[in-house]
Amino acid sequence: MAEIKLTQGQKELVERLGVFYEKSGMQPASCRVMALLLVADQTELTFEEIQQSLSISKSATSGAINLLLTVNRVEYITRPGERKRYFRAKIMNWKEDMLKKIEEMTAMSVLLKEISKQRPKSTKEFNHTLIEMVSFLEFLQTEMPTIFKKWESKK
Amino acid sequence: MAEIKLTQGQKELVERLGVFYEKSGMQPASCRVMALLLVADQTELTFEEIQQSLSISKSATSGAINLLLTVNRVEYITRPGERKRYFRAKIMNWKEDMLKKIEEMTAMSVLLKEISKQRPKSTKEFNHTLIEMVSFLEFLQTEMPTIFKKWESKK
DNA sequence: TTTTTAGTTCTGCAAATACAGAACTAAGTA
DNA sequence: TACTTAGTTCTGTATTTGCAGAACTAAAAA
Repeated sequence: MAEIKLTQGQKELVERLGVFYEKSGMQPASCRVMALLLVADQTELTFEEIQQSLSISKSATSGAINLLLTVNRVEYITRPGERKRYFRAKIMNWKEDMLKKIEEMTAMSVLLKEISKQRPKSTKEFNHTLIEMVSFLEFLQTEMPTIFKKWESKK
Repeated sequence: MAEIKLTQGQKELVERLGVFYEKSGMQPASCRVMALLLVADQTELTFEEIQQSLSISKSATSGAINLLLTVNRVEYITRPGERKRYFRAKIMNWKEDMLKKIEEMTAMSVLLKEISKQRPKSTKEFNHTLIEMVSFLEFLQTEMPTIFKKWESKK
């Protein structure tokens, strides 16, 4: 039987980080799983370990994990001769994740551009502000590699 | 009677931008209002104009607007001798908004730091990645003014 | 003083969400 | 062959949300 023991402090961290993740709109159970995978001493947990340490049902566990798998926040490995999967947070590729987030913001800038195109010329300042936002978002995206480089060199 | 006429194209833009905003977890009606205030020819709309052009109830309109006011995405002005308020998107301060978003991300980095502190030393790579994320988020926050400056100079 | 305007607030309901529990499945084990 | 393991899938239900509709309020207008 699986037995992951969390200290009181760890349990609190799971809840706090879980609540933080919830703000992004993800379902509570997935948020808890994500948090657990960062907080637990072991970085690779089985289905059962996740289920029992969060005290949630199998269906909730299954749903939560699969959601995280499809949005690419979690991955799993297997071990030779074992059928069960070991789930872990996909944090190694946090840089790509961040780039993707920036790209999502730039997706909005496409919409903003469309909007500014169809606006009447009379609302000059407003239109200008829109265009500035678009410009900055596009700049930010192209600038990200440089920002990463600068950070690396400063470490 | 208020009469804001939206073209078909504008209506579609309101929906598309509205859906985009919904991804952030905000309630649909607020997202439509936000989108409308960017798309409509007039940049300042009254309660009634918002209500009728989105075809939503007064209570939904009230709730949506007040939410946007409290999260500082919308503001209103009044005109001498008029009681009604004219609502408009608060886009002039998009820079501060962006800084605030970065700060929210850094709020997470506080949690991540706590987590990395309580982790066992044995999961070395994992811990290191966590610390790197924290480090980058903090760097990004301090770097934002520089990034803005670079963008301005490039325009 | 009644009426209009510009909203707010209070039910109540319909739809969506999130999860538990139980039945099920597919692969490996005894 | 039956049994265990590691999940998945299918109800059902409790909770949350999102909004309509109606009643209400406070200021101004008639």
